[in-house]
Amino acid sequence: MVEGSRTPRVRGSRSVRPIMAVLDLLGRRWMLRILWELRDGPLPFRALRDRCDAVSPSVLNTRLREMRGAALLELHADAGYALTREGEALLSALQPLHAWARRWAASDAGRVAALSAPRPGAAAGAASRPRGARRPRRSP
Amino acid sequence: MVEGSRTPRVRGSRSVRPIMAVLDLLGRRWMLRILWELRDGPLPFRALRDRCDAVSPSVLNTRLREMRGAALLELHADAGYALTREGEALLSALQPLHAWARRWAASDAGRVAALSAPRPGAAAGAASRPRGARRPRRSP
DNA sequence: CGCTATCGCTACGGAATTGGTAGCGCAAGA
DNA sequence: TCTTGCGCTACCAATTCCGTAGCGATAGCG
Repeated sequence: MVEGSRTPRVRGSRSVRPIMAVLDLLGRRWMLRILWELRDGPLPFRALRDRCDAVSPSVLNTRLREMRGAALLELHADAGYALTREGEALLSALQPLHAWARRWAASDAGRVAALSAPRPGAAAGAASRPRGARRPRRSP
Repeated sequence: MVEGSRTPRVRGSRSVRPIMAVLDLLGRRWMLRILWELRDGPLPFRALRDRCDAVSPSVLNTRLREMRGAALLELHADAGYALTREGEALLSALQPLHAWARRWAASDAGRVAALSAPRPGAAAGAASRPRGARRPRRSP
């Protein structure tokens, strides 16, 4: 390990590369979505919330705070949350992704494929596939 | 609500737009990172795991399965996991992001900003900021 | 053959994050 | 004053993630 039993996700540690930070930042739930929903202009808190399948205000606020901290967006008293220059740049950088998405969806692969979502027991093995290990439960 | 008390994340529902699906898919933890780590060529399970700050094999396998379902990568018996044509295309679409990340990191904003990570009580308000509501504890 | 080394992958159990719901304090309008 | 809407928060249940240990199979070695 690098500095303990638990790696600090991204921040500098072994990878000073900024791309890692961005990958981690955008990898948080709703982050990309929020950015995307703000593409047509500023949106007040609740409107933004509605567009994001009614995310919890808790999470939304957390993401919003993180994004403000990253200077991706700001809160304008009269218009709501709006992307900053940086934020818009990032959104632009995401355009190719949009293009790719269309072609991907058009192919067989993109149908509904793996999008099924990680609903029930997505994390651990959890799959109903009694094949590999068995774990006879031993005492530590 | 649209079709119940809980919206089904992405899939079709109100937004048939493929971009939504992609945004949701890539928004899952480690998804972007895995894609990125595979940029230099195929990587076997454990090597890939090491590059991703030693993610849990559980999660890694889940993500890998999702990506295979989405035809983004395949498992070659001799080389390990490798991006498919689609996967490489997606990676290419992510290039602008890389470019943006560099400039972003160079600015003050990208310093360490909001990257602080969502470690302790990141979700809910949780912040030690007793200002807004108070919640006097009522009976439901 | 027996031993060691890897590989892909899985089963827990506990920790961390996310989702839901109710509501506060504030400001503008009726 | 009453009402409405806004940003934002607390609390708690539900998911998801992490950490660790190990299975079944395969390959090299003596």
